[in-house]
Amino acid sequence: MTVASKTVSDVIHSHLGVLTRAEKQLAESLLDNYPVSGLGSITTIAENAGVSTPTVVRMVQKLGFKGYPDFQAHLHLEVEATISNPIAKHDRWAQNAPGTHILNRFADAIMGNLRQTLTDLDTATFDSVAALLSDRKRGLYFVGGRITGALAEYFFTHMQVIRPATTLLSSNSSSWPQYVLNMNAGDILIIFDIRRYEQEMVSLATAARKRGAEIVVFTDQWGSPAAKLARYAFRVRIEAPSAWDSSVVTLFIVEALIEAVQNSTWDETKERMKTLEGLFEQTRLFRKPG
Amino acid sequence: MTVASKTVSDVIHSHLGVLTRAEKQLAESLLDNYPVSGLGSITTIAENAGVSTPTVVRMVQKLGFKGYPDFQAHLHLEVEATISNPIAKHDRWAQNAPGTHILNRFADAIMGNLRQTLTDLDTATFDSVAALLSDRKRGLYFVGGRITGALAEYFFTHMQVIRPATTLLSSNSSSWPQYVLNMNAGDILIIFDIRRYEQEMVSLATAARKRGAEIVVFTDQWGSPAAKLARYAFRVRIEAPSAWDSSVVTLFIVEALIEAVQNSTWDETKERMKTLEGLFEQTRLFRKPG
DNA sequence: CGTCGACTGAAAATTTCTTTTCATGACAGT
DNA sequence: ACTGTCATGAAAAGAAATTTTCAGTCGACG
Repeated sequence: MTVASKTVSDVIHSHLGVLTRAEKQLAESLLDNYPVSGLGSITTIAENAGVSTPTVVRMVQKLGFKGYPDFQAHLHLEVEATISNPIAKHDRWAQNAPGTHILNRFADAIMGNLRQTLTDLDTATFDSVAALLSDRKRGLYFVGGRITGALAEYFFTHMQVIRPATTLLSSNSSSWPQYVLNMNAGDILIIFDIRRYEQEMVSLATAARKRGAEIVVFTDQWGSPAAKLARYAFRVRIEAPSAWDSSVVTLFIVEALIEAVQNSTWDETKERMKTLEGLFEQTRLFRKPG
Repeated sequence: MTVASKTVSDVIHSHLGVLTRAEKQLAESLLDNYPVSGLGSITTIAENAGVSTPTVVRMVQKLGFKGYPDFQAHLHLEVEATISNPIAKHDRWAQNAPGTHILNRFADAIMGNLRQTLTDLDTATFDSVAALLSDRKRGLYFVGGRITGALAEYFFTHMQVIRPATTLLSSNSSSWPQYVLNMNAGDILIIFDIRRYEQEMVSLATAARKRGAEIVVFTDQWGSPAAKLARYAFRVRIEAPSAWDSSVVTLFIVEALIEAVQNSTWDETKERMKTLEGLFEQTRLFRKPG
């Protein structure tokens, strides 16, 4: 008996000829709004089709399924296939790498993380944060932990080009008070804090709040304790087939934010970038003769 | 009690704070591959999440549903809404974001980059580099440019935990000669250099080669001039719908390498990580009384 | 008109799912 | 160390769902 690889819909169609009146009626009902109509219990779909539950059992067995649960399991798989996204379909580029190669396992995990993060992520939050970061009246402060420090630096480097008043906090927490001292109400503190959350982040966030700063946190799905103090928090999936967590998706969000901010203030940014180009050029000229 | 008009996913998120450990575990399981994961019976999803069925009941009631069947009915409605909408059918994870939202455009681009990079990438190269970096007799030197400095730092931070003899070169090129002075034959210089290639990288690579160092370059598809001097080069796709290039896929390769190296020397690495834990603990103890 | 065979659903039997109850263990505060 | 609170799952109880049994109905055909 082989039901595999054919959709339930196909199977129903190919059996339409041998179905009895009540069974046809049921089949119609199932194909109408397929496959969602088959999601409920046997009782429900029998009622919807106006037939008895034994009819349902008889039909699905006639179709080659072991019983109603078996039938429904197949349907669930199809729903899953329908819903799950293009990201999952990475078969093509996997050709060069044998299935168990670490690159593939990593790619699988990253795709999953990305999909999951995007599903969970509220675009309104994203847009709000982008707007906040675009506001040049607000100073920006970036801080990261031992691992996430590099992400904070990456974000900072770009924002520094795009707009003025951006500061990267040293990863050494003993110098943080001095930064907090300079914060004004409305300034924004962007915190990167993923698991093995750093205790000091909470203190920093608390101090910054007292100065009237807004807080944006990049954390993982479990949530840094600092996220509780944040106006906005990005919960990013960080799981990887590794002893380490993955920062890939976090970097993805950061890059998207960079683009969003840059885009919303393009005219000003363009001027800044031109000026920057000039400065680089000058530096190069200084050096070359030497 | 009003659950209407909010998705089950929303409801779960808004309750994440008040969920207990087992419930969070369950919530994770449900949100993972949402909403398909919630299609089965209470027994099934409890098993998938690794919790007991009473936990499921308690959680859905905490979320405001009358019981599991009520919860599942809502989920079914959402699946129906998702599937019967042809746009959503195409792109489930984009559901939260209108088609032109920057997050989506970015995700598309990144996926393309990743696929293309993996297609081009020779796994033999990857494995060779991983083996090279795993060799503890070789010193490692990391260097990046203005933008890629953060990637170099990220790579360095991890490798520093995994193995000894790792060095991060300052991004200030004037101090590079001192580092080169310390390089021995067989040492490895890992260079990050993507477009707007930095002139000094070639000089650095040349000098390092003279000292007998091997060179590994992370660059873009067009290739840094330093790549010509390299034993191995990773050509990563960096295109993004942005004025900036994307480092996401580069970070992906870096993370995969970290795992590969860690994996090949796990016994030793484990010891190092334990020791490191101890050191962190001590630091914490030093601080606490203060 | 009668008989046969097949279809159908009511109802019983069975299985599975859902909910409740309760004992255990972890943990915070005293 | 003690105590109370809470989270958790094992197990029992209760509720549905699923399957089976079986009798009634209908149409085909002699």
